[in-house]
Amino acid sequence: MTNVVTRFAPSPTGHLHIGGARTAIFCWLLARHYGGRFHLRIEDTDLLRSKQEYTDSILASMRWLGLDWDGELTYQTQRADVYSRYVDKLLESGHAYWCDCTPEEVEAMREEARQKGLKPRYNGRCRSRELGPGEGRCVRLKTPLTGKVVFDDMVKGRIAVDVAELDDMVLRRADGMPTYNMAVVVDDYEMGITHVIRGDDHVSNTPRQILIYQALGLPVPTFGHVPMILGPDKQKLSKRHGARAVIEYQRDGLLPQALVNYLVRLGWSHGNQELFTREELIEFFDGRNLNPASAAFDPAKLEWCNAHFMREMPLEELARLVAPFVKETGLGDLPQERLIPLCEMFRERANDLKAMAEAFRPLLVPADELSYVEKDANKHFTDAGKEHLHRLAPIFAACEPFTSESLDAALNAYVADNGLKFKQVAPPLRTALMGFMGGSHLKDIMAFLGRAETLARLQRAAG
RNA sequence: GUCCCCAUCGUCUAGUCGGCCCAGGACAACGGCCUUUCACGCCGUCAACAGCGGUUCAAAUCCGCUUGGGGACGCCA
Repeated sequence: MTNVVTRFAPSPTGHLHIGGARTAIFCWLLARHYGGRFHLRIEDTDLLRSKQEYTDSILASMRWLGLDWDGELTYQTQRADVYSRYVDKLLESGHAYWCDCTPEEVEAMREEARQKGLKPRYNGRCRSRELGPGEGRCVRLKTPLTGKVVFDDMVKGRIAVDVAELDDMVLRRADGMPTYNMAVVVDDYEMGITHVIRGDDHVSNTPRQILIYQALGLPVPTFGHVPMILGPDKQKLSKRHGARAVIEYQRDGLLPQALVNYLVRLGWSHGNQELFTREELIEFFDGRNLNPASAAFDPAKLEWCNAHFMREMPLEELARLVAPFVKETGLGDLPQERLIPLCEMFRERANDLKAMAEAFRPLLVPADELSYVEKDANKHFTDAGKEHLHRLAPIFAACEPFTSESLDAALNAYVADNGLKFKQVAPPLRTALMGFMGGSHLKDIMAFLGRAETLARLQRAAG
């Protein structure tokens, strides 16, 4: 395959959702794999529901996911005259006709068909009336009376539909605007699109669009219909399932490469490989091995995937990414040199940036504001426990320099010299430092805290 | 109602055009090891070819039917 050109064509009536994001990723990957082009087209012909803020949001999400597009953005509303020209061509060639049936009349026809148990459709009343242009008139396609429309879908294989199932669809509305199917065909043709990858819900539109391509005498692109993403309960994804827009995952502290990796594996596979670098994705994604069955979204696996990338990424980068979350958590602005050791201590203990930032809290509040988990405090701040803290304080105070290594040595010496077991000393110390039985290595915690904070915590806990 | 599509462990999936699959990997769950906590890591356990008929020496893989899902039937996209 050479000269692959794909496009992602969202309509700006909402934020970019994970379903759309996955479609975009597939389109982007296919283009990048074959060294082709990937275009972005804003399908904003629904004037009532389209909003600029949604376009902005979608673009922001695309950038965040790292899906760069080629060339300029296309807005359908700016191309009304282009679509009209193509409709006129169809009128001239006899492939389309004017219709003055009102929407109410058409609805009556459909209702009548429904009553008879037939497929609801326009009955072709104006098909041979030879009407000309006029107020309130739309233009319809003169659908062939017999035959089948057949196409080979990249994911579903051969699909065949009898034209008898299709009615004479509207190409240009009474207000002069093109309908979706008309605009899509014209745009895809003019943009040179070779592969149309889109959601499953468009399969039934495909035969209609192919009919338009044929009437126009244009080459038909290759189609690939990816199944929709279901909720964890196998039901249609909805607000009930929590976060669905990629912007929400971004706000929750997910890494874009994790979301991309997870989404791409939902419906596509490369043997048993689960984790991919972006380069591998581009190398392996050739448009094959797409699963025709719909997949359920599994938040747990997404988390696992995210945790993986957090552990793999350079600390400096992780520190930079977590900074805004630390600030948002109310822990203030921290310099990189403070953030890096924190990330090193907690990256393996958090599944996302937000949770990691929250895990920093015990180490960032002053000793007297540290909150204790009651259960742990009661259990470990015993007389014996406090005694250890009392005796440890001067030992740590004497550590010079106050580093992870010297603290570790001092703590080990204390345990050994007194014939103790680590289990006797570590729990009260940990609870004094963290407020609960969790966190990273004691030596690292103390080194990060510094001498004054460490001693203040021991003193407070020892009473 | 009509048309189209789909169907392997709880979930994502491998299974390249029938045999090497009494079905493999990953997430989750559970158990263990490691360990000063929590994690990470490692080891292990549980667990699926929707059902029924064909075709064939041989079927998760091919065909048909049934059942169960989903989608579409707009002068929305």
